[in-house]
Amino acid sequence: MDEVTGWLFDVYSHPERGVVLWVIADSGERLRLRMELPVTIYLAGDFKLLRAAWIFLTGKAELARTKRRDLFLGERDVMQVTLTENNDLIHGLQSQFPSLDYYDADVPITLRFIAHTGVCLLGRCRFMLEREQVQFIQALDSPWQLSPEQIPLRAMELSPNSDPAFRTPTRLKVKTGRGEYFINMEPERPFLISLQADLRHFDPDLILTDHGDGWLMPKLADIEINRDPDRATQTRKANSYFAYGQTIHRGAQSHLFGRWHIDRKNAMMFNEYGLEGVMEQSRVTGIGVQEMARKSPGAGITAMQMLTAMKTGVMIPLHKQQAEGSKTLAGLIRADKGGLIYQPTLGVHRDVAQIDFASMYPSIMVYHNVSPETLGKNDPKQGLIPQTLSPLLKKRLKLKELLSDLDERDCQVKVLKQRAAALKWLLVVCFGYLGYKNARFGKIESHEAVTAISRELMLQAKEAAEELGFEVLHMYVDSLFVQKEGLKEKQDFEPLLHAITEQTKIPIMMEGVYRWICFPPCKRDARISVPNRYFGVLNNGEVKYRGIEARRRDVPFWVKKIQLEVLNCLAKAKSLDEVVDYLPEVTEMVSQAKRDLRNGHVPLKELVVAQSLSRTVEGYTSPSPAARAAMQLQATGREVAPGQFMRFVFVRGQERVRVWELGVDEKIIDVKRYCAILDRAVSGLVNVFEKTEAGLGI
DNA sequence: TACAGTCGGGG
DNA sequence: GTGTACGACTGTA
Repeated sequence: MDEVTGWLFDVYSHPERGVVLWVIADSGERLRLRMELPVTIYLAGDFKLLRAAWIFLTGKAELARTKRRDLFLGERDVMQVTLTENNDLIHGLQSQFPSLDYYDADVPITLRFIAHTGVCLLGRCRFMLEREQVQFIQALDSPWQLSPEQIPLRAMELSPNSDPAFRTPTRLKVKTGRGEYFINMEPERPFLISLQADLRHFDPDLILTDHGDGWLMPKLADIEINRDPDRATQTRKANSYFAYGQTIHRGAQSHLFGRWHIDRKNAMMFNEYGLEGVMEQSRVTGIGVQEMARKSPGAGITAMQMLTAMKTGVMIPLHKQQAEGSKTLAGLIRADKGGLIYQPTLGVHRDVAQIDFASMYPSIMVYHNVSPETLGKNDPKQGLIPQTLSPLLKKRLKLKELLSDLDERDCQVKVLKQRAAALKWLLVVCFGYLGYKNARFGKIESHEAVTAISRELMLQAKEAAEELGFEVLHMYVDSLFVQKEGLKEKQDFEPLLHAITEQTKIPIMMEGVYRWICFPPCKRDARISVPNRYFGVLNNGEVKYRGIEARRRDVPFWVKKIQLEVLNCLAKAKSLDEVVDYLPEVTEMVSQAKRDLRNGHVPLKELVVAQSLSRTVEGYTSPSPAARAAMQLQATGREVAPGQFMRFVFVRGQERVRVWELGVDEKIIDVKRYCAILDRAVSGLVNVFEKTEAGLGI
């Protein structure tokens, strides 16, 4: 028997039996291995039906009777079915016996593999081999290790010289650790031959592309792009779905075998936390890197819950797929019970401290043992959700500690930040999943329990602050803004932090002390303020803002840029009283910006507005700017789908908007409209101060 | 004026 | 192969 150590790089199911593993061995070799893996599912329900299913399955799978735990129903008598081949027996079974309860039937193969072997993806392992057949596998890494030995990847980047949706690219940029160069894409045959040669020669583990999913990979169908010679590229169709409060469009996908392909332009969270973040999520969730790059963190946390279930002997119910639409009355009544919101005190204030609960919802779930099955019980046993979250929470905290000890310029900082952000998203989404009707281990009541506890904690924090003589100016879900005459340095607030931690037992953080902060009035009614909208300057000179135009993605860059310049100008004031002295400068900045716009000195790119399509073009009853842009695109024969972003500029005349990629003539820009948007954005910042000057008063 | 459509959060 | 709900705001007619 041979022994090999190395990094586990890829796992997928073999067409006939077991799984295929790819390993980057310590020798540098890329090994393709095979391993047997039992696939077991459980059936429960009506006894007669179970008997019929037994007869149906006899000879096709190994069968046994046993007892297993359902998270909600407890112990159940079940039929254990162990498949002997990777075929779609389960689907046949399901269509034959739809009313039986199926468990563990739709668990991704990588998760089964991990639960069975105890290894982690991208981790170091020791393999005992009989030829290429794995006899035994030993984990040398844990997903909870803080600084695992990095998997030594060979990466190749492929990017076209234009966006293929609008202009046919003529050249492809190839970038590797050894340098970069271009390949001409026409004529096609020499292009393919050349790229094939480069692939063979460099043999990348990772192919990182722009527009690879929908455009490049389909062109490469005739060359060997996969490392596994027995497998062809797997394609998945484009789709639109509703999530995160909006319609999201995901383009077609191309997955490789024995090699990863990630399309940066079609990877949902890639801009958020990059390859390092995706790999971190892959390690802790057990979802392969190619999948993880294209899926939402929700899929990741679901996978983690499944792993916890498999490890603790809880059966995983089939994915509930409930119909969209009609909400129950109970649901509507429940709807308005979210986090605690306390209307901000209108206007400008000096020396305000912002205090945040760190990872509030996940912390509540862990510290208060909130889980769908522990609800209403005083069970000392840790629930499935807290069990899943606890190591995640700890790891993120440790990463952040590590970060705070490092110098900002340290090359590790970027990587650690990406990894911490990736973990944070898993934590954030876990809360949403508790209340999600299609979640496997969700229950709306546990979701409510979390928000109820959070409101209670916030009230406790408020009381603690008031007892110490602080005034609470604003509370929003997990942060509070407090003020006390004479206190202006971070350390002045230490006793308060102490008191709050003492009360709530949940970790809190001092965000900073504002030299001044403004809670601006609502536009409909100047007498009231708006929750979670503010701008101000911290003691260290840093500006901070929420809810204003600069935070919105549907505001042109030019407007956001000037709004921030204005805010930074106001931030030059040493104290609140001096802010008014800077108003003339602001007025001049704005007129200069408008002159630049009229004289054509503003790059057109900075005027582009991006808006997402919430529905199909036919679905619109009133033409929003994005809908007009979509119609323009359709008129040129291009397809548009819900969730896609429309990029356009405002123009004069009937058209109103012009799609950016179709080319924009500077002469037709709607200068008036842009000036109006700018005025709105700036007046939102300065109005409060102007009124003060006129004696209207704060 | 009413209605339809879009966005936010975190770091 | 997918967190939700809701309120502020803008654009349109």
